[in-house]
Amino acid sequence: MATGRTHRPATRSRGIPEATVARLPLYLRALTALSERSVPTVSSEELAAAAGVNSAKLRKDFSYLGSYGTRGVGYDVEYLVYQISRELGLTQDWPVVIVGIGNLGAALANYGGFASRGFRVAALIDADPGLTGKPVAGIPVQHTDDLEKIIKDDRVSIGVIATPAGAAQQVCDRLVAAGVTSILNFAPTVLSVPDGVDVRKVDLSIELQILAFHEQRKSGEETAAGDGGKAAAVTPRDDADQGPDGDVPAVMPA
Amino acid sequence: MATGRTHRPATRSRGIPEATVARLPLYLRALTALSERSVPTVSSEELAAAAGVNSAKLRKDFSYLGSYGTRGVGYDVEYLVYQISRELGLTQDWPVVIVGIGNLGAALANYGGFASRGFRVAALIDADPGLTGKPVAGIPVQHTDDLEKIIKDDRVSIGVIATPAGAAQQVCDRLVAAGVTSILNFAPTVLSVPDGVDVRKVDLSIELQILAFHEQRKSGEETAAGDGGKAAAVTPRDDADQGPDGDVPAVMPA
DNA sequence: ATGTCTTTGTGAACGCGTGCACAAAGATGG
DNA sequence: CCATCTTTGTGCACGCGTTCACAAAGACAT
Repeated sequence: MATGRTHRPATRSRGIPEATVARLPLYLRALTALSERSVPTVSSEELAAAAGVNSAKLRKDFSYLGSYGTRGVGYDVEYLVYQISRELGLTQDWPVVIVGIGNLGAALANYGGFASRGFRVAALIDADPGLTGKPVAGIPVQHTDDLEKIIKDDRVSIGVIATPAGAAQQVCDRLVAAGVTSILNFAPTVLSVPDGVDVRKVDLSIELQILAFHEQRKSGEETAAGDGGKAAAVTPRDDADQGPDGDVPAVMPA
Repeated sequence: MATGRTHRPATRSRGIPEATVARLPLYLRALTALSERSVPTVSSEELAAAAGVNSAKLRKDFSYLGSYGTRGVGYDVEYLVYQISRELGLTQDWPVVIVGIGNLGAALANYGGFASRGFRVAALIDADPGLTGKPVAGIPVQHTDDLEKIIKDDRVSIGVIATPAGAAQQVCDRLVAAGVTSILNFAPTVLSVPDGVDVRKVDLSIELQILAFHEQRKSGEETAAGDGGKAAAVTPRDDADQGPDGDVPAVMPA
């Protein structure tokens, strides 16, 4: 088995690669859909197609969990649903707090995907006193002053930050100090946290910018007139030493 | 990250690595902040710290764009802001449509991060006739029937899907047929699109599940986790009334 | 039982991304 | 002009993730 002993700090306590973990929820969703249609078994090929991945990758992913398939037949849907759920820790209840109840926070509070997967919105928290007590998604908003008490009383270990960027780090610090060890950050800021605390970031603006990059590539040199002169010289030259135009005066200050 | 079904063999023949592209917006944000504080130059070390990455990685990333730094000094902030913006295609205006104006769609429409980068919300679209004409974020919602016309009239190439999962594929097909070639998908579904169309996926539920996995690791190292009696307390699947996230409206009409 | 057929599980090769470490390039001071 | 100092740009090595290709394992028919 693991002949090479990996005495690496954290991150890989138990063998399952991070990339695999990130795909498990995807498989779980596809399997749940199959389960509802009462499909008893599924092959790696079929499931991979449903999840939008390569079948070899899927099999290798599952191999990290154990040998849950039957050769010549496929995987038992119900059994696999349970195994993945357990591996992801979804067989237990995870109380979650959402901090920052603006448009996004409210959308998150209403998001159905939470409850259906073992996540429970334990509290909604906002700094605006005007919101305090007002119900959002059936849950009364509480004031930031009570943040520490809420975290501790409900033993919340997962926090969602949906505040403006300026408040994010401060909220983060308070969450961590109160005992939260996993944070899902929607604010466009890089959060700094102590070791042992996990942060995942969701940034709408970044996703769009990545799309814009590829979009620009696709549109090639057409460049439907951006801002006239310097507008994206694009330089489709894909040869070795690309100096991407490099000499566009533009904002060259110094 | 799992995008949909869009495999690009490589960005052109001689392109910027995907991992680098994904970090450019991060650098851009840090640089913009420096620019606002009128900082003239910045070293790779400082900028890397601000962006939360390794300085060697940052330098290598920039090296793909060209040699924009000055040895012994660092990078000119303004100049770099422009170069990255241009590389990402942000020097031109990108009209964007948001389909599905529930809580999430409304949050997106109000999101300031769009306008500040070259993205302009060209239209909000929803299938609910009751919403038609109602302004959200100052923009009147239009009905799905007019989707094709809107896309074509405004030459929209980027679409954001914030509908319930059940409607996502259909909306996607219509967007693509009308000319959209980049899609940001918030619905918990794997979209299938023809070649040449980019899909990026943002899935709140998946992010939380990944956090739960690590959380379980952290808290339950000695919790056998074997499928002994303890885990049996939780029935793997019994959400008969509450379907999976796919059936729960990801967004509700505001 | 035996042979055939299907599908899993995985060894191995490959490619990409990351981080180290250092030489080259330019600034700065004498 | 030369020496020294700072910081970039990158060659290189390493590890992770992906993919191929196939042997092993079981189902099923005869």
